[in-house]
Amino acid sequence: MPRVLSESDVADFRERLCQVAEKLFAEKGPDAVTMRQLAAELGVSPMTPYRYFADKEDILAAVRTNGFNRFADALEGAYASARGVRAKGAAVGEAYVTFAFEHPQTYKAMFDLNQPHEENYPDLVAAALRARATQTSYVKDLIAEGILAGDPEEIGRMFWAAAHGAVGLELAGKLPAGTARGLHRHMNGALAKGLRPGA
Amino acid sequence: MPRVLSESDVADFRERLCQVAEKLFAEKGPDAVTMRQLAAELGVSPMTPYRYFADKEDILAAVRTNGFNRFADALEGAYASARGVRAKGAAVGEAYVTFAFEHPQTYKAMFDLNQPHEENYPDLVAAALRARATQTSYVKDLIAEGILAGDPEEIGRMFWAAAHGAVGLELAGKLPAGTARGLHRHMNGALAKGLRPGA
DNA sequence: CTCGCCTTTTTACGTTGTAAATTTATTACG
DNA sequence: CGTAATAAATTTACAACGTAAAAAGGCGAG
Repeated sequence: MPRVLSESDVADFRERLCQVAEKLFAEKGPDAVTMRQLAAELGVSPMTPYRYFADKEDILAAVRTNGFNRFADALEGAYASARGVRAKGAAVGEAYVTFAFEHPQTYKAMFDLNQPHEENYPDLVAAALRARATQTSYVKDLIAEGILAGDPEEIGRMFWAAAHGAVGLELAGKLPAGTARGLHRHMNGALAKGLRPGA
Repeated sequence: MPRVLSESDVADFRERLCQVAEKLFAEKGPDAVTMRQLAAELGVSPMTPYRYFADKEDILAAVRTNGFNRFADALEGAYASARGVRAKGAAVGEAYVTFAFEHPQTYKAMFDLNQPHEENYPDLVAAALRARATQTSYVKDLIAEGILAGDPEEIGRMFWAAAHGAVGLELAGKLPAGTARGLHRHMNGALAKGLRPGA
Protein backbone atom coordinates (compact mmCIF):
# COMPACT_ATOMS: atom_id res chain seq x y z
CA MET A 1 0.00 0.00 0.00
CA PRO A 2 1.91 3.01 -1.19
CA ARG A 3 1.46 5.97 1.08
CA VAL A 4 0.77 8.43 -1.66
CA LEU A 5 -0.69 7.67 -5.05
CA SER A 6 1.36 8.83 -7.97
CA GLU A 7 -0.41 10.10 -11.03
CA SER A 8 0.53 6.99 -12.96
CA ASP A 9 -0.74 4.78 -10.14
CA VAL A 10 -4.10 6.42 -10.53
CA ALA A 11 -4.00 6.16 -14.31
CA ASP A 12 -2.99 2.50 -14.05
CA PHE A 13 -5.80 1.60 -11.74
CA ARG A 14 -8.31 3.47 -13.85
CA GLU A 15 -7.16 1.64 -16.92
CA ARG A 16 -7.23 -1.77 -15.30
CA LEU A 17 -10.72 -1.12 -14.00
CA CYS A 18 -11.85 0.02 -17.43
CA GLN A 19 -10.54 -3.16 -18.99
CA VAL A 20 -12.42 -5.27 -16.47
CA ALA A 21 -15.56 -3.21 -16.97
CA GLU A 22 -15.39 -3.59 -20.74
CA LYS A 23 -14.86 -7.31 -20.41
CA LEU A 24 -17.83 -7.70 -18.07
CA PHE A 25 -19.89 -5.45 -20.27
CA ALA A 26 -19.13 -7.46 -23.35
CA GLU A 27 -19.40 -10.91 -21.81
CA LYS A 28 -22.27 -10.65 -19.35
CA GLY A 29 -24.10 -7.53 -20.43
CA PRO A 30 -24.57 -4.21 -18.67
CA ASP A 31 -26.33 -5.62 -15.61
CA ALA A 32 -23.23 -7.59 -14.68
CA VAL A 33 -21.18 -4.44 -14.35
CA THR A 34 -21.60 -3.82 -10.64
CA MET A 35 -19.24 -2.17 -8.22
CA ARG A 36 -18.88 -5.37 -6.26
CA GLN A 37 -18.22 -7.44 -9.35
CA LEU A 38 -15.64 -4.99 -10.65
CA ALA A 39 -13.93 -4.93 -7.29
CA ALA A 40 -13.90 -8.71 -7.07
CA GLU A 41 -12.28 -9.04 -10.48
CA LEU A 42 -9.63 -6.56 -9.43
CA GLY A 43 -9.09 -8.24 -6.09
CA VAL A 44 -9.95 -5.17 -4.06
CA SER A 45 -12.80 -4.20 -1.80
CA PRO A 46 -15.99 -2.77 -3.24
CA MET A 47 -15.21 0.75 -2.07
CA THR A 48 -11.70 0.99 -3.47
CA PRO A 49 -12.78 2.15 -6.93
CA TYR A 50 -14.24 5.25 -5.32
CA ARG A 51 -10.70 6.43 -4.73
CA TYR A 52 -10.22 6.54 -8.50
CA PHE A 53 -13.66 7.33 -9.86
CA ALA A 54 -16.30 9.70 -8.57
CA ASP A 55 -19.07 7.14 -8.95
CA LYS A 56 -20.41 4.51 -11.29
CA GLU A 57 -21.44 7.14 -13.81
CA ASP A 58 -17.83 8.22 -13.98
CA ILE A 59 -16.75 4.66 -14.73
CA LEU A 60 -19.30 4.42 -17.48
CA ALA A 61 -18.06 7.65 -18.98
CA ALA A 62 -14.51 6.29 -18.99
CA VAL A 63 -15.62 3.08 -20.68
CA ARG A 64 -17.52 5.03 -23.30
CA THR A 65 -14.51 7.29 -23.86
CA ASN A 66 -12.33 4.25 -24.48
CA GLY A 67 -14.98 2.91 -26.81
CA PHE A 68 -15.08 6.09 -28.86
CA ASN A 69 -11.33 6.16 -29.09
CA ARG A 70 -11.08 2.58 -30.28
CA PHE A 71 -13.90 3.26 -32.68
CA ALA A 72 -12.03 6.29 -33.99
CA ASP A 73 -8.91 4.14 -34.36
CA ALA A 74 -10.84 1.68 -36.52
CA LEU A 75 -12.34 4.39 -38.72
CA GLU A 76 -9.06 6.23 -39.12
CA GLY A 77 -7.29 2.99 -39.97
CA ALA A 78 -9.84 2.20 -42.65
CA TYR A 79 -9.63 5.70 -44.04
CA ALA A 80 -5.86 5.64 -44.15
CA SER A 81 -5.40 2.23 -45.71
CA ALA A 82 -7.86 2.57 -48.59
CA ARG A 83 -6.77 4.09 -51.90
CA GLY A 84 -9.05 6.52 -53.66
CA VAL A 85 -11.95 8.58 -52.43
CA ARG A 86 -14.68 6.08 -53.18
CA ALA A 87 -12.70 3.27 -51.60
CA LYS A 88 -12.07 5.37 -48.52
CA GLY A 89 -15.76 6.08 -48.13
CA ALA A 90 -16.64 2.43 -48.52
CA ALA A 91 -13.89 1.33 -46.16
CA VAL A 92 -14.96 3.70 -43.41
CA GLY A 93 -18.56 2.53 -43.78
CA GLU A 94 -17.52 -1.10 -43.56
CA ALA A 95 -15.32 -0.38 -40.56
CA TYR A 96 -18.27 1.30 -38.85
CA VAL A 97 -20.48 -1.75 -39.22
CA THR A 98 -17.68 -4.13 -38.38
CA PHE A 99 -16.88 -2.35 -35.15
CA ALA A 100 -20.53 -2.24 -34.16
CA PHE A 101 -20.95 -5.99 -34.51
CA GLU A 102 -17.60 -6.88 -33.01
CA HIS A 103 -18.35 -4.79 -29.93
CA PRO A 104 -22.12 -4.57 -29.75
CA GLN A 105 -22.27 -3.70 -26.06
CA THR A 106 -19.66 -1.01 -26.47
CA TYR A 107 -21.52 0.35 -29.45
CA LYS A 108 -24.75 0.50 -27.47
CA ALA A 109 -23.02 2.11 -24.54
CA MET A 110 -21.60 4.70 -26.90
CA PHE A 111 -24.73 5.56 -28.85
CA ASP A 112 -27.87 4.44 -27.03
CA LEU A 113 -26.93 5.66 -23.61
CA ASN A 114 -27.88 9.27 -23.26
CA GLN A 115 -25.63 10.10 -20.34
CA PRO A 116 -27.28 13.08 -18.64
CA HIS A 117 -24.23 15.27 -18.05
CA GLU A 118 -21.88 14.37 -20.85
CA GLU A 119 -20.50 17.88 -20.86
CA ASN A 120 -18.83 17.10 -17.52
CA TYR A 121 -16.60 14.57 -19.25
CA PRO A 122 -14.46 16.52 -21.71
CA ASP A 123 -12.43 13.45 -22.69
CA LEU A 124 -15.63 11.75 -23.68
CA VAL A 125 -16.71 14.66 -25.84
CA ALA A 126 -13.29 14.83 -27.46
CA ALA A 127 -13.28 11.12 -28.24
CA ALA A 128 -16.76 11.30 -29.73
CA LEU A 129 -15.72 14.22 -31.91
CA ARG A 130 -12.63 12.37 -33.06
CA ALA A 131 -14.74 9.42 -34.17
CA ARG A 132 -17.00 11.74 -36.11
CA ALA A 133 -14.17 13.60 -37.79
CA THR A 134 -13.21 10.70 -40.05
CA GLN A 135 -16.78 10.27 -41.15
CA THR A 136 -17.10 13.86 -42.26
CA SER A 137 -13.67 14.00 -43.85
CA TYR A 138 -14.37 11.30 -46.43
CA VAL A 139 -17.62 13.06 -47.29
CA LYS A 140 -15.68 16.23 -47.96
CA ASP A 141 -13.38 14.27 -50.25
CA LEU A 142 -16.35 12.94 -52.18
CA ILE A 143 -17.82 16.39 -52.57
CA ALA A 144 -14.47 17.84 -53.61
CA GLU A 145 -14.19 15.17 -56.30
CA GLY A 146 -17.64 16.03 -57.61
CA ILE A 147 -19.06 12.64 -56.68
CA LEU A 148 -21.56 14.11 -54.24
CA ALA A 149 -23.16 17.53 -54.02
CA GLY A 150 -24.48 19.34 -50.96
CA ASP A 151 -23.57 20.41 -47.46
CA PRO A 152 -20.82 18.12 -46.14
CA GLU A 153 -22.13 18.34 -42.57
CA GLU A 154 -25.60 17.26 -43.57
CA ILE A 155 -24.47 14.59 -45.99
CA GLY A 156 -22.15 13.26 -43.34
CA ARG A 157 -25.08 13.02 -40.97
CA MET A 158 -27.08 11.16 -43.60
CA PHE A 159 -24.48 8.45 -43.96
CA TRP A 160 -24.09 8.36 -40.22
CA ALA A 161 -27.81 8.01 -39.65
CA ALA A 162 -28.02 5.32 -42.31
CA ALA A 163 -25.26 3.32 -40.65
CA HIS A 164 -26.61 3.88 -37.16
CA GLY A 165 -30.14 3.01 -38.21
CA ALA A 166 -29.19 -0.25 -39.87
CA VAL A 167 -26.88 -1.26 -37.05
CA GLY A 168 -29.31 -0.18 -34.33
CA LEU A 169 -32.20 -2.12 -35.80
CA GLU A 170 -30.18 -5.28 -36.08
CA LEU A 171 -28.70 -4.92 -32.60
CA ALA A 172 -32.24 -4.51 -31.26
CA GLY A 173 -33.30 -7.70 -33.00
CA LYS A 174 -35.60 -5.90 -35.42
CA LEU A 175 -33.89 -7.17 -38.55
CA PRO A 176 -33.07 -10.72 -39.62
CA ALA A 177 -29.66 -11.43 -38.16
CA GLY A 178 -26.77 -10.55 -40.43
CA THR A 179 -28.72 -8.34 -42.80
CA ALA A 180 -27.62 -4.95 -41.49
CA ARG A 181 -24.35 -4.94 -43.39
CA GLY A 182 -25.97 -5.56 -46.76
CA LEU A 183 -28.74 -3.14 -45.96
CA HIS A 184 -26.16 -0.52 -45.08
CA ARG A 185 -24.30 -1.05 -48.35
CA HIS A 186 -27.46 -0.69 -50.37
CA MET A 187 -28.48 2.41 -48.46
CA ASN A 188 -25.09 3.96 -49.09
CA GLY A 189 -25.42 3.13 -52.77
CA ALA A 190 -28.88 4.64 -53.04
CA LEU A 191 -27.90 7.71 -51.03
CA ALA A 192 -24.82 8.24 -53.17
CA LYS A 193 -26.91 8.03 -56.31
CA GLY A 194 -29.52 10.38 -54.93
CA LEU A 195 -26.86 12.89 -53.91
CA ARG A 196 -24.98 12.99 -57.18
CA PRO A 197 -24.46 16.50 -58.55
CA GLY A 198 -26.95 16.10 -61.38
CA ALA A 199 -29.72 14.47 -59.37
CA MET B 1 -62.67 -6.26 -2.75
CA PRO B 2 -64.33 -8.76 -5.03
CA ARG B 3 -63.91 -12.30 -3.92
CA VAL B 4 -63.04 -13.60 -7.35
CA LEU B 5 -61.41 -11.64 -10.13
CA SER B 6 -63.39 -11.47 -13.35
CA GLU B 7 -61.51 -11.37 -16.60
CA SER B 8 -62.36 -7.72 -17.04
CA ASP B 9 -61.17 -6.91 -13.52
CA VAL B 10 -57.82 -8.28 -14.49
CA ALA B 11 -57.81 -6.43 -17.80
CA ASP B 12 -58.80 -3.22 -16.03
CA PHE B 13 -56.04 -3.42 -13.49
CA ARG B 14 -53.49 -4.28 -16.14
CA GLU B 15 -54.54 -1.29 -18.18
CA ARG B 16 -54.50 1.11 -15.25
CA LEU B 17 -51.05 -0.08 -14.28
CA CYS B 18 -49.83 0.32 -17.83
CA GLN B 19 -51.07 3.87 -17.92
CA VAL B 20 -49.26 4.70 -14.71
CA ALA B 21 -46.11 2.98 -15.95
CA GLU B 22 -46.18 4.93 -19.20
CA LYS B 23 -46.70 8.17 -17.32
CA LEU B 24 -43.79 7.48 -14.97
CA PHE B 25 -41.69 6.35 -17.89
CA ALA B 26 -42.36 9.51 -19.82
CA GLU B 27 -42.10 11.95 -16.93
CA LYS B 28 -39.28 10.60 -14.78
CA GLY B 29 -37.46 8.22 -17.08
CA PRO B 30 -37.04 4.48 -16.91
CA ASP B 31 -35.36 4.38 -13.51
CA ALA B 32 -38.45 5.82 -11.87
CA VAL B 33 -40.55 2.86 -12.97
CA THR B 34 -40.21 0.71 -9.88
CA MET B 35 -42.65 -1.78 -8.42
CA ARG B 36 -43.02 0.31 -5.30
CA GLN B 37 -43.61 3.51 -7.22
CA LEU B 38 -46.17 1.89 -9.50
CA ALA B 39 -47.97 0.44 -6.50
CA ALA B 40 -47.96 3.76 -4.70
CA GLU B 41 -49.49 5.55 -7.68
CA LEU B 42 -52.20 2.91 -7.85
CA GLY B 43 -52.82 3.01 -4.12
CA VAL B 44 -52.02 -0.65 -3.57
CA SER B 45 -49.25 -2.53 -1.87
CA PRO B 46 -46.02 -3.26 -3.74
CA MET B 47 -46.87 -6.93 -4.16
CA THR B 48 -50.34 -6.50 -5.63
CA PRO B 49 -49.18 -6.10 -9.23
CA TYR B 50 -47.80 -9.62 -9.06
CA ARG B 51 -51.35 -10.89 -9.10
CA TYR B 52 -51.74 -9.36 -12.57
CA PHE B 53 -48.27 -9.56 -14.07
CA ALA B 54 -45.67 -12.31 -13.86
CA ASP B 55 -42.89 -9.87 -13.04
CA LYS B 56 -41.48 -6.52 -14.01
CA GLU B 57 -40.39 -7.83 -17.38
CA ASP B 58 -43.98 -8.66 -18.08
CA ILE B 59 -45.05 -5.11 -17.27
CA LEU B 60 -42.42 -3.75 -19.58
CA ALA B 61 -43.63 -6.02 -22.36
CA ALA B 62 -47.17 -4.73 -21.86
CA VAL B 63 -46.01 -1.13 -21.98
CA ARG B 64 -44.05 -1.79 -25.15
CA THR B 65 -47.04 -3.55 -26.69
CA ASN B 66 -49.21 -0.52 -25.99
CA GLY B 67 -46.50 1.66 -27.46
CA PHE B 68 -46.34 -0.34 -30.67
CA ASN B 69 -50.10 -0.26 -31.00
CA ARG B 70 -50.34 3.47 -30.54
CA PHE B 71 -47.44 3.87 -32.94
CA ALA B 72 -49.28 1.71 -35.46
CA ASP B 73 -52.41 3.83 -34.95
CA ALA B 74 -50.45 6.96 -35.79
CA LEU B 75 -48.86 5.45 -38.91
CA GLU B 76 -52.13 3.98 -40.14
CA GLY B 77 -53.89 7.28 -39.56
CA ALA B 78 -51.29 9.13 -41.59
CA TYR B 79 -51.45 6.56 -44.34
CA ALA B 80 -55.23 6.69 -44.50
CA SER B 81 -55.66 10.43 -44.47
CA ALA B 82 -53.12 11.35 -47.13
CA ARG B 83 -54.13 11.39 -50.81
CA GLY B 84 -51.81 9.95 -53.39
CA VAL B 85 -48.93 7.53 -53.11
CA ARG B 86 -46.21 10.08 -52.64
CA ALA B 87 -48.21 11.98 -50.05
CA LYS B 88 -48.91 8.76 -48.18
CA GLY B 89 -45.25 7.92 -48.07
CA ALA B 90 -44.35 11.37 -46.84
CA ALA B 91 -47.17 11.39 -44.29
CA VAL B 92 -46.14 8.05 -42.80
CA GLY B 93 -42.55 9.25 -42.54
CA GLU B 94 -43.60 12.44 -40.80
CA ALA B 95 -45.86 10.51 -38.46
CA TYR B 96 -42.95 8.24 -37.59
CA VAL B 97 -40.75 11.13 -36.55
CA THR B 98 -43.57 12.95 -34.82
CA PHE B 99 -44.42 9.95 -32.69
CA ALA B 100 -40.81 9.41 -31.76
CA PHE B 101 -40.38 12.94 -30.46
CA GLU B 102 -43.76 13.12 -28.77
CA HIS B 103 -43.06 9.91 -26.89
CA PRO B 104 -39.31 9.59 -26.75
CA GLN B 105 -39.22 7.25 -23.79
CA THR B 106 -41.83 5.01 -25.36
CA TYR B 107 -39.90 5.04 -28.60
CA LYS B 108 -36.72 4.04 -26.82
CA ALA B 109 -38.51 1.32 -24.90
CA MET B 110 -39.86 0.00 -28.17
CA PHE B 111 -36.70 0.03 -30.23
CA ASP B 112 -33.62 0.24 -28.04
CA LEU B 113 -34.61 -2.31 -25.48
CA ASN B 114 -33.66 -5.72 -26.66
CA GLN B 115 -36.00 -7.71 -24.45
CA PRO B 116 -34.39 -11.15 -24.15
CA HIS B 117 -37.46 -13.35 -24.61
CA GLU B 118 -39.74 -11.34 -26.84
CA GLU B 119 -41.09 -14.48 -28.38
CA ASN B 120 -42.87 -15.19 -25.08
CA TYR B 121 -45.05 -12.14 -25.60
CA PRO B 122 -47.14 -12.82 -28.71
CA ASP B 123 -49.14 -9.61 -28.33
CA LEU B 124 -45.90 -7.66 -28.42
CA VAL B 125 -44.78 -9.40 -31.58
CA ALA B 126 -48.15 -8.82 -33.21
CA ALA B 127 -48.16 -5.13 -32.32
CA ALA B 128 -44.64 -4.69 -33.66
CA LEU B 129 -45.60 -6.38 -36.91
CA ARG B 130 -48.67 -4.19 -37.22
CA ALA B 131 -46.54 -1.08 -36.91
CA ARG B 132 -44.24 -2.32 -39.62
CA ALA B 133 -47.02 -3.28 -41.99
CA THR B 134 -47.94 0.31 -42.80
CA GLN B 135 -44.34 1.15 -43.53
CA THR B 136 -44.00 -1.63 -46.05
CA SER B 137 -47.39 -1.05 -47.64
CA TYR B 138 -46.63 2.46 -48.79
CA VAL B 139 -43.37 1.26 -50.25
CA LYS B 140 -45.28 -1.32 -52.26
CA ASP B 141 -47.53 1.43 -53.54
CA LEU B 142 -44.54 3.46 -54.63
CA ILE B 143 -43.04 0.49 -56.45
CA ALA B 144 -46.37 -0.35 -58.08
CA GLU B 145 -46.58 3.22 -59.37
CA GLY B 146 -43.12 2.98 -60.84
CA ILE B 147 -41.72 5.62 -58.51
CA LEU B 148 -39.27 3.23 -56.89
CA ALA B 149 -37.66 0.05 -58.12
CA GLY B 150 -36.41 -2.90 -56.10
CA ASP B 151 -37.39 -5.39 -53.44
CA PRO B 152 -40.17 -3.85 -51.32
CA GLU B 153 -38.94 -5.58 -48.16
CA GLU B 154 -35.46 -4.20 -48.52
CA ILE B 155 -36.55 -0.74 -49.58
CA GLY B 156 -38.93 -0.67 -46.66
CA ARG B 157 -36.04 -1.48 -44.36
CA MET B 158 -33.99 1.32 -45.89
CA PHE B 159 -36.59 3.94 -45.11
CA TRP B 160 -37.06 2.41 -41.70
CA ALA B 161 -33.35 2.46 -40.95
CA ALA B 162 -33.11 6.04 -42.21
CA ALA B 163 -35.91 7.16 -39.91
CA HIS B 164 -34.64 5.14 -36.97
CA GLY B 165 -31.10 6.35 -37.47
CA ALA B 166 -32.01 10.02 -37.59
CA VAL B 167 -34.39 9.72 -34.64
CA GLY B 168 -32.04 7.56 -32.62
CA LEU B 169 -29.10 9.92 -33.06
CA GLU B 170 -31.12 12.92 -31.97
CA LEU B 171 -32.68 11.09 -29.03
CA ALA B 172 -29.18 10.13 -27.93
CA GLY B 173 -28.10 13.77 -28.11
CA LYS B 174 -25.72 13.17 -31.00
CA LEU B 175 -27.38 15.66 -33.32
CA PRO B 176 -28.19 19.34 -32.80
CA ALA B 177 -31.64 19.37 -31.23
CA GLY B 178 -34.46 19.57 -33.72
CA THR B 179 -32.45 18.57 -36.77
CA ALA B 180 -33.58 14.96 -37.05
CA ARG B 181 -36.82 15.80 -38.86
CA GLY B 182 -35.12 17.79 -41.59
CA LEU B 183 -32.34 15.24 -41.86
CA HIS B 184 -34.93 12.51 -42.22
CA ARG B 185 -36.74 14.40 -45.01
CA HIS B 186 -33.51 14.93 -46.92
CA MET B 187 -32.54 11.28 -46.50
CA ASN B 188 -35.91 10.19 -47.81
CA GLY B 189 -35.51 12.50 -50.77
CA ALA B 190 -32.03 11.25 -51.57
CA LEU B 191 -33.03 7.61 -51.11
CA ALA B 192 -36.07 8.07 -53.33
CA LYS B 193 -33.91 9.59 -56.05
CA GLY B 194 -31.33 6.87 -55.74
CA LEU B 195 -33.98 4.16 -55.95
CA ARG B 196 -35.79 5.47 -59.01
CA PRO B 197 -36.28 2.90 -61.77
CA GLY B 198 -33.75 4.48 -64.09
CA ALA B 199 -31.03 5.11 -61.52
C1' DC C 1 -72.09 -19.42 11.59
C1' DT C 2 -68.09 -21.38 9.96
C1' DC C 3 -65.08 -23.36 6.87
C1' DG C 4 -62.20 -22.78 2.93
C1' DC C 5 -60.39 -20.16 -0.68
C1' DC C 6 -58.92 -16.09 -3.30
C1' DT C 7 -56.95 -11.56 -2.91
C1' DT C 8 -54.06 -8.47 -0.66
C1' DT C 9 -50.73 -7.05 2.57
C1' DT C 10 -46.83 -7.73 5.61
C1' DT C 11 -42.60 -9.32 6.38
C1' DA C 12 -38.21 -10.76 4.90
C1' DC C 13 -34.00 -11.84 1.88
C1' DG C 14 -30.43 -10.97 -1.23
C1' DT C 15 -28.43 -7.32 -4.20
C1' DT C 16 -27.47 -2.69 -5.60
C1' DG C 17 -24.83 2.09 -5.14
C1' DT C 18 -22.40 4.52 -1.87
C1' DA C 19 -21.85 7.41 2.83
C1' DA C 20 -19.50 7.06 7.18
C1' DA C 21 -16.57 5.01 10.35
C1' DT C 22 -12.70 2.11 11.09
C1' DT C 23 -8.45 -0.12 10.16
C1' DT C 24 -3.96 -0.41 7.99
C1' DA C 25 0.36 1.04 6.18
C1' DT C 26 3.63 4.52 5.09
C1' DT C 27 6.15 8.73 5.69
C1' DA C 28 7.87 12.87 8.19
C1' DC C 29 9.67 14.39 12.44
C1' DG C 30 11.30 14.90 17.47
C1' DC D 1 14.45 4.98 16.14
C1' DG D 2 10.03 5.12 17.84
C1' DT D 3 5.82 7.87 17.25
C1' DA D 4 2.37 10.95 15.57
C1' DA D 5 0.19 12.31 11.29
C1' DT D 6 -1.99 11.10 7.15
C1' DA D 7 -3.42 8.85 2.95
C1' DA D 8 -5.35 4.45 1.29
C1' DA D 9 -8.17 0.61 1.90
C1' DT D 10 -11.57 -1.97 4.21
C1' DT D 11 -15.49 -2.74 6.99
C1' DT D 12 -19.83 -1.57 8.32
C1' DA D 13 -24.21 0.38 7.46
C1' DC D 14 -28.34 2.33 4.98
C1' DA D 15 -31.93 3.11 1.76
C1' DA D 16 -34.04 1.25 -2.33
C1' DC D 17 -34.66 -2.46 -5.52
C1' DG D 18 -37.22 -7.04 -7.27
C1' DT D 19 -39.70 -10.60 -5.39
C1' DA D 20 -40.40 -15.18 -2.37
C1' DA D 21 -42.89 -16.64 1.61
C1' DA D 22 -45.90 -16.06 5.32
C1' DA D 23 -49.76 -13.73 7.36
C1' DA D 24 -54.05 -11.36 7.15
C1' DG D 25 -58.47 -10.02 5.28
C1' DG D 26 -62.93 -10.67 3.08
C1' DC D 27 -66.35 -13.23 0.47
C1' DG D 28 -69.31 -17.57 -1.07
C1' DA D 29 -70.89 -22.42 -0.09
C1' DG D 30 -72.40 -25.86 3.33
